[in-house]
Amino acid sequence: MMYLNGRKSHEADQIVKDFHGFDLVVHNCLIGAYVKWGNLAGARCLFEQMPERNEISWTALISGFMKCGRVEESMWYFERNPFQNVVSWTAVISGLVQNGFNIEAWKFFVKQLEHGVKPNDVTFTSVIRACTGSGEFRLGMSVLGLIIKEGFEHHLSVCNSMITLTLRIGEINLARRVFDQMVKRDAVSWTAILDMYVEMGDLGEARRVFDEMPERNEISWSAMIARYTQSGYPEEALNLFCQMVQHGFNANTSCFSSVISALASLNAFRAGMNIHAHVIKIGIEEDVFIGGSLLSFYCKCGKLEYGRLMFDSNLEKNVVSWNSMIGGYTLNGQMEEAKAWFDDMPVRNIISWNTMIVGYTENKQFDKAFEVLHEMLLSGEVPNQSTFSSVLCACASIASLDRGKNLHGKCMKLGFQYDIFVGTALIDMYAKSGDVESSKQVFNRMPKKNEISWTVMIQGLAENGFAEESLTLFEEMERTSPVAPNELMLSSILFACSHSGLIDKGLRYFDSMEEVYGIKPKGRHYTCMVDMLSRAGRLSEAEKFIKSMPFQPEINAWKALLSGCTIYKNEKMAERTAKKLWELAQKNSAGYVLLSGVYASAGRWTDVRNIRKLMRLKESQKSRGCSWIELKNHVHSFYSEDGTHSQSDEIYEILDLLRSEMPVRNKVYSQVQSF
DNA sequence: TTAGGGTTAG
Repeated sequence: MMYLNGRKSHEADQIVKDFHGFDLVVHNCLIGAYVKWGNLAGARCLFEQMPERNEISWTALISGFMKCGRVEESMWYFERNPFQNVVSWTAVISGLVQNGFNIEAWKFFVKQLEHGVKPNDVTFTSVIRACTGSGEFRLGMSVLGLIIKEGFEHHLSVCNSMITLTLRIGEINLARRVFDQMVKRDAVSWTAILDMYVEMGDLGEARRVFDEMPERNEISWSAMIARYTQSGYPEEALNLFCQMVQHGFNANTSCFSSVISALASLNAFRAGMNIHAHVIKIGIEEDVFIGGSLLSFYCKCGKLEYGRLMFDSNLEKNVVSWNSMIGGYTLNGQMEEAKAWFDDMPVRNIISWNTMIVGYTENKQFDKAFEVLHEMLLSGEVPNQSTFSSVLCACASIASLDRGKNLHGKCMKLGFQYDIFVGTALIDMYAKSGDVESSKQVFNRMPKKNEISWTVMIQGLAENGFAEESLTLFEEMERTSPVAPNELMLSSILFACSHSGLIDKGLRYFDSMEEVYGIKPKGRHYTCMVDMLSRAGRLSEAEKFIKSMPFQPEINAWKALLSGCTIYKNEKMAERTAKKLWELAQKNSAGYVLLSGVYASAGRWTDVRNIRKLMRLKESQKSRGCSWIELKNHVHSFYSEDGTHSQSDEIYEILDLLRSEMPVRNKVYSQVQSF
């Protein structure tokens, strides 16, 4: 065998000729070498020519065909194999598993038992993997009895595969028990247990396991790097990658895939290009995972033309590469292009559908998101948690309560209502649609809550006028959960204080933001404070506050102050503030809209008209107002300029009719008319 | 001659 190492396949042909009639051991070695080179024709040819064969020759050929995905030929040789020993049975079982035929592997195992061939540790390892891969956990557990009966419960690889199986079922304690009772552990056992902590959501503990592993290999490093990437810690993943290289380990394809994916989330275009150059240099660019990660990397960095080049290259096109391209177009707001790709796809999976739904939602084309869901249901594809959380987000954005309730029903049917993402999306949808009671119900029934669930509920209460309740919930969170307050939560808290007149409490929260919670106040927090002080009539403090800000205040902060001035009739300050707003309005079209709103609420209709004229002159109508109504599952939008609705004429006809029927026209109505 | 842990898309 050593003689063959480093040689090419055609050299082996020469060796066969030179050593014709050489003994069995050399022939068997040559079959193994041909398989390694992927030259199955050579392996078969030699096998057929061999004057004598033993069990090793047969098994080498059987597993060779399996390794190249040629399952039927492998089985053909197995059936003709006169030496059907445990090794050749096991070779077929593991070959079937490798080729994704898990159920067939299980059936083959049962056949083996019927033939009276006793399984060994490798057989058990392979068969447990078959159960894990097919999700047949009960079958897997049923093998456990046999494992103990045959005395393999302490075998390293059997235990390792048992840990993986029990983790997939969610039997974390059982996995830990298997690990603890192991007589010997290796890098595989430690890597499997590392995954257990990831499964429990404790990445810190997983890292500790990694650091304390007595034995590490490239796969353990890859596992930890991959977990950091998947859990949203790309910087940590890259740090660990650097350490891995420093420790003298060579990164393999899976490790590079994770690293490229981490760079994609950081939008690190140049670093990614460097890695791309490196993978070309070491010859793994065309690996399906590497190619797929690079394609997705370019799309996420907004370099769609590079992504397209990768797609059109020799890379094997699969559903993942199609999904990456679609994702790239949606990220860049090119929804028509994304839809065209989606329609052209040869095979779609749930992720393809979800990508389109998320794309439409992110690009504010909510109706289209619902259309895709409808089409998805018609196609027979079953939505998952991710689908629901995206569509519910679309419902929340347009406050579509009916549709949201309908989706809630569907979630319950499918058993998703307790999922953390679906639950959080439901809380948000109900809160944004004004149904706080339902929002609270969903929140209270959620078995697990994360930072986002708490944030959404606290915000929902604050924004719907339940300020006190919002503050109580925030305090409850601080007392009972490990979740730390975040930026968004604190702005909701300040908003709640402002709307319930709890000025001093609000000031205390604001002061403790940086000290206690380590969060630097942003523009929105300052705006809340100005609003709070202005509402309470503490106008000088509000003005002082706005002037003491370390950065440019938000336009809304000035608006809040002006509104306070109007309520408490401080004309001098109102003039100063209006002047400031006017200055800002010159630079920003949003300023015009705000100022016209302020004048309208003060009844200064001439000023409003002047500003509108100015807006038209500057063509700054991008931020025009919009309102909508939902009727029979369809959302009708109306913009501040007429004629945007397909049935405008009919609607205005009815409106005129109603006007003529109205008995009393109040002052505001006349003003609107004159305006 | 057979095995176990890690890899791209939402």
